[in-house]
Amino acid sequence: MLALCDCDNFFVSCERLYRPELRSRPVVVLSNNDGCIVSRSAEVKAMGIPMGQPYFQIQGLLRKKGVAVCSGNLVMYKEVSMKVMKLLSRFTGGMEEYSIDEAFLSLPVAAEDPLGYVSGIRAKVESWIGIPVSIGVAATKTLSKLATEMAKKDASGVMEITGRNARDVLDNTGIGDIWGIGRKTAEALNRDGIYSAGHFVDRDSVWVKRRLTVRGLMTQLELKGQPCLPIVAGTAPPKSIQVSRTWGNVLESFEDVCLAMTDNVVKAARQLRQDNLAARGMSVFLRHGYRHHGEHGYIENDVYFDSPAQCDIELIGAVKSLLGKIYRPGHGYTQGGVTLRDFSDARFRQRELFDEGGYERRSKLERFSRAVDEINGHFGERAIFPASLAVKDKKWRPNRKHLSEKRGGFVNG
DNA sequence: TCTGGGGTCCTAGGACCC
DNA sequence: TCTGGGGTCCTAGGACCC
Repeated sequence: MLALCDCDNFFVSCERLYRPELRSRPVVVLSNNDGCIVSRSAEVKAMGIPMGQPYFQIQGLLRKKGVAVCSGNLVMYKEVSMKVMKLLSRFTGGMEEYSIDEAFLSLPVAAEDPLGYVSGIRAKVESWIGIPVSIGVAATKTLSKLATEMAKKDASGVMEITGRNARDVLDNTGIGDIWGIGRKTAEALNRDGIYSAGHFVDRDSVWVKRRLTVRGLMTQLELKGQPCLPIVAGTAPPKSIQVSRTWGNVLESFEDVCLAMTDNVVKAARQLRQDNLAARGMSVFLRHGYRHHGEHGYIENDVYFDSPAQCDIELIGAVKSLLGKIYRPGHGYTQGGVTLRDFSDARFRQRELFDEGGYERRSKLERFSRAVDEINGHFGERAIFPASLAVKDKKWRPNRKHLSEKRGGFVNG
């Protein structure tokens, strides 16, 4: 048996952790730049306010209903997440951190009463950390996802799908509510007369594979109780790292765009080095204008390095040169991002055959970056940063008008 | 004035190899 | 009447997830 532990309205719960006065109020958390609603307390869900709703459209209603509004603070949520994960890992040999607020747990074989066992876990996370969670138990990941959705609707906060109730559950679950079946696939299946998960498992598996490829087949098998998706313990290194932002102001000049993108690439590069990776490929994109408002567009360009890079100085230079190719004066730029990819392990660098001293130059840069990272690790994220970013008026800084006060040492980066 | 950000996996088709 | 057989690698695009 395995279990899925999912934090309830995670971002809202994090805000409530440090601002107890919010516990008795309806709360929403906003995305970057105070753009959309990305987390809602139970009261707000009950009001019918959907996930992803643009904030500006609903600002008035929220105020009228007395809903507390928080700008998102991912740095803080990540720290809370790490505490939850650490605690969860104490209860199981095999655990997969699936997202910032979810983990799959393989249950000890000895657990004779799985539901009782996960109830214990749930109570401890709630009382020791203060984050409410729901836990679903089943034989496969796909079924445990479903069990967790049911757990969220039950006062106990835990639920199990077994051979006894599985058929009933599947018959009462819309096909689009199954993990792995998205909107497009659900619509297509509806056209074939499949509306419930029960309809889906009844179809011939050859037909399912032809129709939905192997992922669809795995979903079907998992719904029948046959595990296809293993729990992957530990965290795999990422295959790409992207940092993009919608900016607080429209940026016109090349200099402003460069600074904003420098900020992005420095964040990406820090992540890269933390994971001991170096990148062969990089791409940048810019968006100008507003998507739902007249003239707008998207431009992108990429580059491959002769050898893998991981230093701020190198990567900033590459970003500037790419921007030089795509930037056009006269546009108002609203958003931009940097993606690093094609990673290799930075600890085992392949030397170039025809190298002209590049290896030594790069080693020096790497030592420099490591020193900067160490100092920042010690004295805080902002102890050392590129001088170009040392400007008073950061025009690109996103709006965060509802940021909670700094508490408990969280850096509101 | 105005709508987030960050990922993964799979497939088809083209190009190429022996 | 009618031209082999078996592969790999890469990319773009689609779909999905949180």
